This record gives sequence, C-alpha cells and structure tokens, in this order.
Amino acid sequence: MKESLHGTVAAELRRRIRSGEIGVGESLPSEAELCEEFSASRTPVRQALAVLREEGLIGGGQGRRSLVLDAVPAQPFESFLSFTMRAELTGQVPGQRLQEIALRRPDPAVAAALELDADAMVVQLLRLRLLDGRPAMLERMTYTEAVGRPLLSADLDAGSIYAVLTEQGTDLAAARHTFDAVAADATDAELLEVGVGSPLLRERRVTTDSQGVPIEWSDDRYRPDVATVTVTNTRGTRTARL
Amino acid sequence: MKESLHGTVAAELRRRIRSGEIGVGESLPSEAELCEEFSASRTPVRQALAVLREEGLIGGGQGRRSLVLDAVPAQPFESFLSFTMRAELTGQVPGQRLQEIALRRPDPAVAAALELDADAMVVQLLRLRLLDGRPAMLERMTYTEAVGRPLLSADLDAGSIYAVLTEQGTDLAAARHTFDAVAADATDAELLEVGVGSPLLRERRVTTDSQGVPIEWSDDRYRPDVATVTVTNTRGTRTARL
DNA sequence: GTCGGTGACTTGTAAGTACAAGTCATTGAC
DNA sequence: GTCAATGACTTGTACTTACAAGTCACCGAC
Repeated sequence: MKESLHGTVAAELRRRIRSGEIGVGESLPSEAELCEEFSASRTPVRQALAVLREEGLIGGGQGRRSLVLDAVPAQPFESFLSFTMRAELTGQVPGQRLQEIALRRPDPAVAAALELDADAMVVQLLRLRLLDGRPAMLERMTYTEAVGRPLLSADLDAGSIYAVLTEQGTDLAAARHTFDAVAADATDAELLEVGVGSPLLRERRVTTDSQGVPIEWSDDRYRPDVATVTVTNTRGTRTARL
Repeated sequence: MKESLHGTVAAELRRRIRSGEIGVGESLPSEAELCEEFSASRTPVRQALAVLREEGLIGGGQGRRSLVLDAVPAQPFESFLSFTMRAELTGQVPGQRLQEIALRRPDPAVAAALELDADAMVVQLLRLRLLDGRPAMLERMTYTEAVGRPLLSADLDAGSIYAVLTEQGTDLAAARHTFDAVAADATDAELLEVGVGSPLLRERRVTTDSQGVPIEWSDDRYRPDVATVTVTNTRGTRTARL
C-alpha cells in the first residue's frame, strides 16, 4: 500500500514522534544520518521531512537540525470531507464501525439546525472511527430524509458516506464548524474507551449545498490524545521546503 | 526579497491563476515547458508546483497535467475573529484581567514551538478574558524576548496586545491553530471558576511573521458553556488529490 | 575569562540523469 | 463501427553532484 520510499521514511519518523521515542523539543537525526539509515538519497528523506513539516510535527531552519514541535499529528482542516483521507495523510490506518443507523424524528435542536419542521423525519447514524485500531472519534450524523435515505441500503462499513452522497449528485459546498469541549457521557465513554467525564473535543458541523440549504448536521467527539483539529490561515505566501 | 528560483516560478504561476490568465479547470503548461520558460531544471519547477498544490490552487495526478482548481488560496485571514470581535458580534460585553506578566525561561515544549534555544528568555502573560463579567477564557501567551519586551511597560488592562505589537512594527502574517480538549488544572479551575477536571476547549496557536519566523505562542482555554470557536469554510468541490 | 575567528557540520537550492507509472489519442484488427 | 493495443507524452520517484548559506563548538589571541 505504501510503497514509496519517502512514504516509508515519513511513516517511520511519524511513528517515533508519536510514540515519544523522539520527544517534543528534541531534534531529529540529520538528513545524512537518515539517508544512511534508510539507504536512501537526500531526495526522499527531504520529501518526508517536508511532509512532517507541513503537518506541523517538526520545525527548524537552515543550518539547524529539525526540531520536534508536537507529538500528535495535526489534521489539515481543508480535508474536512474525509476522515479517511486525513488518516492516510498522517500514515495511520483508518477504521470505522457503524454502531447504528436509524430513521426517526429528530429532537428539536437538530431539526432547527437543519431548518426542518418539527415532524419531519431524518436519517441518523452513530459511527465510531478508529486510527490504528484505537478509538479516535465518535460521529453522530443527521441527514434530511431525502438525502439520507440511500444510506439505509448502502454498505457503510466498507465505503465512505460522502462517496454515496456525491454519487447520487448531492453537492456539499460549505460547512460551518463549531468547536467546544464536553465531558464524555456514558455512550462516549464506552465506545471511545475513556472514563466518564473525561474531556473530549466536540466539533459540531452544519454542511450546506451551494444554495445554502442545510444537508447534514453532525456532532463529532474526538479523543484529544489521538486526534486534534488544526486550522492554518495565511496572509502571505509560503516558500517551498522540499 | 524573493530570490529563490522556485519562489519566482510559484509567484508567477500564482499571478497567472489569480488574474484568470489560466482559468479554473484549465491545465497548466507541462513541467518540461515550465523548465524551458524559466530556464530551470525540474527541481525548482516541481517545488513551485508542490507549494501551489498545498495552497489548493492546483491538482492533478500522475500522467496528467496539473489542473487549476481554484483562483484564490484557502482560508483568508479575516475568517478568524479576535475574542473582542466575537464578543461584540454576539452582543456580549468583553472584559479582561491581566493576572501576570513575566520575563522567564520557557519550558522546552514552548521553546521548541518558538524555535528558540533552551536558555532563551521569553515574555509570558496570563490573562483572563470575561464575557458580561463572567470568566470565559484563560490565555497563556508567550512572546520572544525582542518582540515581547515592550509589553512589560504597556498598560495591558486597557489596550489590546495586538495594537501594541503592530504599533512597533511587528507583522503577524500567518497563524496555525490547533484545537483539542483538556481537563482543567488547579489554575484553570480557580480563575475560570469551574471544577478541577472539568472539560475545557484548548486552542494552541503559533503566529509567525511573513518569513515564517515564530513570534507568538499561545495556549487559550475556553469555558465551553460560555464561549465556542466557530469556523466557516466555503470551499467548492475539491475532490482532487493532495 | 572573554572575545572573535575558524572550520566542521547541517540544511537550502539547483543542476542533471534515469526509470517507473499513469494518461490519452491514434491506429490497426476484427 | 467497435475495441484493444500501441506509443508518445506527462508526472512520480529516486540517485547523484555541486555549491550556498546558516549554525555551532572549539580554540587561540588578548
């Protein structure tokens, strides 16, 4: 699956950083040492370092060895459409387990977020997301009935929900994310394997189509030691570090 | 200012895309053509393309020419609002109370984030932010000594830190925000008036100048029942590769 | 001891070469 | 006419060499 040399180098360094083998504040081996260790030339080594730098794991500059800045890989915000893509970017193995899918009447808060009548039906999913086999995030998604119906008959443990939706022509154009922190409730605690009351990062999201009509409402809860959310905003222009 | 070859190539291509000279959906010249045009080898040309790809301007894949996906880079700086602006938007009265300002040696993780030596001095502030008189957020900010010194003599309960910094010519060009959740420690609990261990939304931020040199490091903790962070992203259909 | 310079080490940039792998239009067989 | 194979073109990956530029520790002059 991951055959490229720079991919393996990046994955291995990511593993060392995540495992604490190389701690925050410490410096990486020099490029020359990495070349020797992986029997590679500087090109793939530098490609790997460029990827880690883009992920915010390492920093540094000319003449200095690269420093470890953070141990938890950041999730680039632009790829909010796909948890799977984010995982592959950071070299982790994504997994998912659908806990529940239901057609029901939503509670009033959700109905309001989707701009629906109180008696409208919605499709709701409860899905656990895994990284390297460990629970990382719990999704509670709600779709309007028209949009969500096809999901009831799809094989959701295998494919992505977004693939099903885009396949049938649903366009997801804009999203509004709200972040806060909550204490894990009983369901969260059991599925994410944390204690009841332990802090979770919550992302609530309303996704709309290009006309601004709400399509999806989601309540995602992240284990903060496994996944974080990162937003980068830039006013200037970046320079390449390859 | 911009001396590197790949920087020149990237800037020129960015200009053509932004000006519409190469429209969205059209394809860029091949790498070979760009090499000839700029009298460069493939290395800097590919570095330039990698930067544009990272900015979301272009996409494509092996065997195909790069396609223009978008005319403007993602995430304008303005989409992130300051605490004060957010407060005014929601009609609440913002307040602040400086708890502490100090010149000290940072702990290693912070030093690494600011790319400083372990024995460098920094200016650290601990500031409580209020909404309608109630504790809402606790900021722990760290500045490099050169940048932060003027803060020691400024009246920080009245004016904004940002104002002091821009006044003295510090340019803040880009920021990287990472969100997760933490349990309140003793200090958090006392100042934010919550129980120890209750969940808080944490935003860690590194702000850099236009050269990419880190200026500010911040650890902000929000009471989730009083303040949340919202991000809107309106990116079109970007189903392309990374 | 302090200061400043030297030199080894490290990363940044860029040239060139080679081959692998994917795309696409043309071509030729059926 | 349709379909599959071919081959030109293009990007992906990787190795090599070379030099520029920044960092840092050591060492000698003072």
